Amino acid sequence: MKVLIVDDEEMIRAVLKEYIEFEGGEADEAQDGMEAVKKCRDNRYDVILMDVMMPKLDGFSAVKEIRKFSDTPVIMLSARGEEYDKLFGFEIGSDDYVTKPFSPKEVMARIHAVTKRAGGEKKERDVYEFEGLKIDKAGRNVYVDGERAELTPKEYELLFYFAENEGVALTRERLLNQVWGYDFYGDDRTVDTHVKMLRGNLKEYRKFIVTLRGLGYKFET
Amino acid sequence: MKVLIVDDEEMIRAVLKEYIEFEGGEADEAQDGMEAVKKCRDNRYDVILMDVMMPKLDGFSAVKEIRKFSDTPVIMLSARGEEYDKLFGFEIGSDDYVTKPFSPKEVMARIHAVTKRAGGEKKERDVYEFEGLKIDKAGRNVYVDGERAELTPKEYELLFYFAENEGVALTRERLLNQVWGYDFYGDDRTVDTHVKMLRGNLKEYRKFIVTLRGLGYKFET
DNA sequence: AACGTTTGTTTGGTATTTGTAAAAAATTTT
DNA sequence: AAAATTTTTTACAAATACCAAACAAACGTT
Repeated sequence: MKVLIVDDEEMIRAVLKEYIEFEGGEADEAQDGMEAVKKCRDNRYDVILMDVMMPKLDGFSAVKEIRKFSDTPVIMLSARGEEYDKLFGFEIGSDDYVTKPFSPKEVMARIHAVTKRAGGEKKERDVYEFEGLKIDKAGRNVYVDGERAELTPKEYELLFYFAENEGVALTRERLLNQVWGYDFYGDDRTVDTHVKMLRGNLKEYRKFIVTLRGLGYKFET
Repeated sequence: MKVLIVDDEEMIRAVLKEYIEFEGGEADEAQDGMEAVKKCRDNRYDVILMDVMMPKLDGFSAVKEIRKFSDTPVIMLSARGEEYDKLFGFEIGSDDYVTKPFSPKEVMARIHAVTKRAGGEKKERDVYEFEGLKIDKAGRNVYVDGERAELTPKEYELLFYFAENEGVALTRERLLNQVWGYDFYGDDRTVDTHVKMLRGNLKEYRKFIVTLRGLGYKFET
């Protein structure tokens, strides 16, 4: 389960992250609405925890923005008082809300409720399977026709990101940002080198990684 | 099992409560000594977790008061330093103590120790067996081909956490958070050292602890 | 077909990561 | 208080991964 925590207070983020990871989930953080929207464009989350009061872009506006392209469940974190009223009066497109101060346990309960409600039929999607290519994210395993593929860290992460964004055209820039990290200031072509190695390791399933000339790559089955 | 948590910091109460309830226990909270004494008059607890420094009525005084009418086991939560000495020198009527900052795991271990000593509660023991490696979590025993392995506390906890998360890729960060506790601010590589020692003690079963380059470790059979 | 542009591939130096041992620090036991 | 144990940090070697540069091949446009 992947959760995006959006709050400007580091302490709150840290505590929530701790709880989520304790239950085996994965937590990503954003300091403000702007960052949240950006992260939502580039990643798939199961649920978003969104603070209301934040610099740059407040929680309400961020949700509105995210709703333009995603229906990921959102739980608002709001202080009691002024924002509290808005939560009732506004059509903000959030799925639930928790008022501060909250207990982490309460938040976890809401997360479970929302993800169950939204996911409905789906079970934990931890393993991707594309024909004879099996990608086990939690266990960090990749199998090609039942045989374990030995990938380097970058190759793993690259493949995971591809799998998570099946069918989406990805520019080299975006891949560098998401897989290498925002602080990578190297050559674009580094992606090509890793794609080459990855293709080699995927054997026949190299076909899934399609080159988009002038753009980048796409993982397609 | 019913536990009363007495501490003025909500964060601490929340974390402990979460852990207790995770293990199927029941947790009640009090913000200060006064409230704790009152709750003890009205309820029966299996164990009390009592902070030392609190407004209204400090931990020592509260225990003294409670001892007038109850012999419920008490575990003191104290900051390192001044109170630490008192814990040794004073006859305070507490059964155990933990110094802050503590790992929730540590506190849970104390709770189990104290309740076992006091009441002889039902014991649920979970035993993992991987080939010739037997891990008795409740009994804190590890057997390598029938022979008991002498592990240090950290090695035990690390192995338990590995066993509980069989097949899951664990980052050093996550291991530090979950095994060492949320307040460990040391070096990542500390994990490596303990893994090395643990591997040595597991003899042939060192093979279960797989290194995931660029990530961390994984326990896999 | 020729040209410029983009991508595939190979390579080697550089940087990063891990295993290990030993020292240092902290903690517990005696 | 000393000794023993445990934990953490440090240092270094070895293994491994990364990245950029260079060249080849493919592509698309004219």
